[in-house]
Amino acid sequence: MGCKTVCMDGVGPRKTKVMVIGEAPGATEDEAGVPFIGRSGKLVRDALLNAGIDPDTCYITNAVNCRPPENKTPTSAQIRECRRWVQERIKQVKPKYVLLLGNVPMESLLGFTGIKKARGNPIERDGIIYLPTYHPAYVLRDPRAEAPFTADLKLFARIIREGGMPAEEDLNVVLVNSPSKIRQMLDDLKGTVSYDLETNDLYPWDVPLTPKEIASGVPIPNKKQIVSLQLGTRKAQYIILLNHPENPVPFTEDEKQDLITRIDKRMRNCYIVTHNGKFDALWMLVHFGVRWFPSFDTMLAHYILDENSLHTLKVLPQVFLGAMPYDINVEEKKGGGSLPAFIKYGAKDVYYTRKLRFVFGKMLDEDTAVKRVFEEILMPCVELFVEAEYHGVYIDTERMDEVEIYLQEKIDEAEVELNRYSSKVVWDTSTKSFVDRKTVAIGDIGVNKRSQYQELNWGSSQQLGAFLYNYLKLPIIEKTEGGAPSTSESVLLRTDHKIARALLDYRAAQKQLTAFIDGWRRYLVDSRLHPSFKLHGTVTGRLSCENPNLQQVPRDPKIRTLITAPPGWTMIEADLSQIEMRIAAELSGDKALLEAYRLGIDVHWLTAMREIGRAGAMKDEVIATVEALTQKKGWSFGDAIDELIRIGPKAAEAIGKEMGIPWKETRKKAKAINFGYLYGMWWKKFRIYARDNYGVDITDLDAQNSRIAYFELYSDLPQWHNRQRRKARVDGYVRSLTGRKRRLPDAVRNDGSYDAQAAERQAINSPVQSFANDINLMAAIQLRKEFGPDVLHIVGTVHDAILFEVRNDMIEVIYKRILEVMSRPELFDVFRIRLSVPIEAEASIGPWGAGVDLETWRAKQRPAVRTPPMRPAKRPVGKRRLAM
DNA sequence: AACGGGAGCGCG
DNA sequence: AAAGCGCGCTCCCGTT
Repeated sequence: MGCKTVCMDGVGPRKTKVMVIGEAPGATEDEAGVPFIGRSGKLVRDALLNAGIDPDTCYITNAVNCRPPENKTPTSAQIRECRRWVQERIKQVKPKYVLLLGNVPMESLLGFTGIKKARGNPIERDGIIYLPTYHPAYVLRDPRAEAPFTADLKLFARIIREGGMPAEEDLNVVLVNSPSKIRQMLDDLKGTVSYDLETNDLYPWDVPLTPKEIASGVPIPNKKQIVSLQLGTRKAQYIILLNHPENPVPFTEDEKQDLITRIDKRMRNCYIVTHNGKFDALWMLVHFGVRWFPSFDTMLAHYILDENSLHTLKVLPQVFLGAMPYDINVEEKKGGGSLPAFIKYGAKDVYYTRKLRFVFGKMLDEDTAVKRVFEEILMPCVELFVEAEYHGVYIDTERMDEVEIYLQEKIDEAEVELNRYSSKVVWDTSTKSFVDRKTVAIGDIGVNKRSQYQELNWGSSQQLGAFLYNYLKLPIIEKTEGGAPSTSESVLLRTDHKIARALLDYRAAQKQLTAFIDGWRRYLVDSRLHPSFKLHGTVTGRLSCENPNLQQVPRDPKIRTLITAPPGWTMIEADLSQIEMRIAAELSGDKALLEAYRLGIDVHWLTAMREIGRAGAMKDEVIATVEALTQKKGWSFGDAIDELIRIGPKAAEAIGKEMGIPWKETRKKAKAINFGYLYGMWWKKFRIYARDNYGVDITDLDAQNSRIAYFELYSDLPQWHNRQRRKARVDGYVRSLTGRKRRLPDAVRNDGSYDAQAAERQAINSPVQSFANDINLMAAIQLRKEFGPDVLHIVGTVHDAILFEVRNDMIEVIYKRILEVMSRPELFDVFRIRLSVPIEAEASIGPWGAGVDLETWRAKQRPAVRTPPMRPAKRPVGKRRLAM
């Protein structure tokens, strides 16, 4: 077979209880003639040790014992050839427990494949217990396989410890289908109660079909339903089949509502435990109007204890409780399978959720700072975001329709222009190239998706790349990570051909239409979107948002102002001003930054002016602006720069607008420099950034000097960077000011690898980003508490900003309070946070992205009050005129 | 037919 | 040799 070692032997005691069987020798093993010594082998040994199994007591071998050609996965024939040998070894070693690593040993010894389904499920044959799990090489390739892999080894260890197949859990499943069972359940609802829902969709609202969908004949979706409710107590797991199609004795709607009301009364006195309870609480609120908020959520607990790994209930019971896998498929969860399997699954979910609460509770007790974040921020946010999602965000649907038409026209225009360039050719899908249209019969072009010849699809980067660089023969400017010629915006901006402009227009309009207008429609219910916020969505503590993502709405007012408030209410957006820079100032103790903030100087502006001063750029503009603002002549460049720093960006931008000087752009550019250098950007990237965003071609030397100058200006930053890097290397984690941990195992390697360096940069960024987010969340929690839903709704957060819907008569009061709370939330006291840098917030009133500050807003209100109607008003007296 | 990765691009 | 961080959505395309 072309390998060095033929029929490689296993290693370990020739008679032992435990055997581990891998796939086949790799190159390393083949060379040395010993199995399990490469990266995969090491992973297995470490994993065994971690699970409490000494690898030296195991007999370790492979299912195929010669290295297959080119290190390929062994074929069935090769497996068959070696099977006799492996079985021989099993007879000699006489193991009681055999761990099978991947498909190959599973096929060899159990006779079937499909490791994804089979893993974690022990099988007993001829008195031997086989446990299949992933092959370590797969775990090395795909980090998502790590959790199930360690879970399987934990189960393997449990089987060895207990001396046989794992005992069934002490479940006590009660199907609640009679008055006596209901009474039994209600009596038992006390103390710690877990609950969980199975639903037939993730979005709890029925969404009407759009006209487009109706026209295209899509099937009418199922009505959104809660399939079942499960409750877990110390004694039992109660299953309530609210809408399971196989339920032989269904409840009437009245009975359901009545039952939920009775449970609700009991739940008020319980300690409620959930796994991702934000989901279940939202559904209960939408479908039954009850507020079943958790006191303890196991998903969020695991998230705060280990932000890096998966938090799904699929693996946590296996990892922390040595459970066997018990997941069923999605269709079964929606009620499309057998009832007994469904009931068992539902029971285990609440059983294990309740058990995990105690495990994670203990783990949280070991780190009071982390526990405080969990209790004071994460858990309160569950309620806050259930309400935010329930309420939703209001959309100006009339204008949305207009914008849709406008964008479609834009796309059509761009396509007409683009097609002018490509009219002579068609795309040949077999050769991935363009051929002369005349050589192809018209009837052969794009008949269906499978046709060999297709019209050029401008949305395909593969086709576009071939068109630009093979057909038009334009020079390749950059390649993508995957090696294909790039057609990105950055490249197109540097492409010297008229087609580039049309492509950019096409892409921009296409993106806005598909991602935002079309993308929103399927979530639109009574003019509102109900995005889902993930409290566990990022490794830093920020939230993520999806379905749709409110946090990526373009700043383009065309799109952003579609998000607004309904009549009688007004949108207020409030954000923490330059918050990350302020936190960096605080954490680094940088004297220049702290002094700037103490004096109320805008740091992005400061950086901009210093950079201009250093490079000697924009001399005329600087002096002209200062002359105009001070009404004095004869400024030197240096003095003018200092004066401009003192004056600040607001005044400069205003007068710049009149004089045609882009001070606003200048500040924006500096903002990117600040963030870039602050978080470890290198001068090379700065050069690229300057080119792509501002069309400025600076030299390498200039780029290097700008970086040097930056750290001369903020000269305490490098020491802070080094502190963070060292902490990550030594401790394996860094913390934010609220106590959140960012675990960085890659930094511990300290081997200068790309991953290690990336981890060190994360050690700098994480505490900053994380604390900024926590301030924002603290303020949101407090403002929700201070103002009830009769006057204020939080509709979402965007990292350092909060979006509110405020009742019109409360705008002034709430606006002022928002700014106070955001600049110092009361939770600072609980966390004993005292900052030396001032925190400031800004807010704007009106549709998102087009709001104004309070003063401007007031000025707009006056005419409405001062000018009484000529005729007596028909409107009821006392009702104020609507704003906006 | 469903899934997953890559490319590209929207945001803070 | 490599050196901002953190996300989600749409599309295409290859894979199962």
